[in-house]
Amino acid sequence: MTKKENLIEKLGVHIENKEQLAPLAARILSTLILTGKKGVTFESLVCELNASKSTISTHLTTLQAANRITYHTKCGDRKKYFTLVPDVMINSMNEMLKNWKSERDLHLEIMEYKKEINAELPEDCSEIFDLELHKDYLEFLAQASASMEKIQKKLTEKHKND
Amino acid sequence: MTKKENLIEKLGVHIENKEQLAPLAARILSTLILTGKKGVTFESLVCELNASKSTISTHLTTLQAANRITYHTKCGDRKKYFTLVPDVMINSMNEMLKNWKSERDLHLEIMEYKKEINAELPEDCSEIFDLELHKDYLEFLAQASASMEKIQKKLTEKHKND
DNA sequence: TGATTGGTTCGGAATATTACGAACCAAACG
DNA sequence: CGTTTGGTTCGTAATATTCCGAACCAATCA
Repeated sequence: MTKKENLIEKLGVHIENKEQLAPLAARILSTLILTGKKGVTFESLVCELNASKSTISTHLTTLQAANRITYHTKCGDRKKYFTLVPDVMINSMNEMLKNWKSERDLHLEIMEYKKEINAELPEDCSEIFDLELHKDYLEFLAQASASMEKIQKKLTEKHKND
Repeated sequence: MTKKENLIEKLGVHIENKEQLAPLAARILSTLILTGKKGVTFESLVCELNASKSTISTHLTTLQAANRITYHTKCGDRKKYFTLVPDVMINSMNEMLKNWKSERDLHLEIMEYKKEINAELPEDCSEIFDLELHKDYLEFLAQASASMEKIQKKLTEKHKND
């Protein structure tokens, strides 16, 4: 196994878990990440990943539909050269932010519920809910979101200049 | 559907996705979260979640094995009262930190690889890898980890005082 | 025009996941 | 002792995921 193949596998496993993708879909992304702007053709994916044409084809279309990859062509060449969409990083950050937002809403809702229950209970009841954890976690979410937004802003600025 | 049942489902779906657990395992955790210190019995889980005894049993044992839940008993009562392990939040934060650390290592490895490739290429080659994204993401990971560690420390302090 | 290239579509096969029911067991009860 | 309570184990059904091969198609080449 070459160094590249090795990294493709390693990164592939990571993507597979983090993004909940099928193994081969993750390997495709992994390959594109490690190949860069020149792009990868359908054929070489079939070869390098030891997969069938049909599998590669379907995964490529779903990845395109999910707005994760695109392709460019070269004149006098019928092949498609697949690459990551230029703003993958920004997109994935948006995903994370969205998740954190909904996680925050959930925590707030749970806190509301727990407060209602607590109100029914005597002050010193052992069953009373502790809300501190939620508060701390909300604080963390706020901080993490802030630092992510900061970096995201930096990236979008840079992007405009291209 | 009561307010609680509603929240159990909502939180259940969230946990299911975030923690990659079976639907029923997630519902169990969700129920424990929304019930608190008094704990939930085997029986009530079977009833409330409309599941079979066997399913509840196996999920309870795997959740215990994964160190996510425990139980206490009452004297003169054969039932087990299941609750979350007291430091769920800290544990889950540890998980996140661990993931971020390995993500960082992966990015570093990828950057190394890309640098090597870049070194072989002419200065102005269009195929040259852009490493800025990785750097920015690494910075984000560092910041997020820092703010998580801060909160974690706060929590462990508080925990000691109990 | 026939063959090759680059790719898509569809109907499974292989496998993994999830939950279930029936049979079972051990402790406590009467 | 027999029965109830509280729970575990095991085989398996139902379903979902993932990939494959064969057949197909449209564009280009010879």
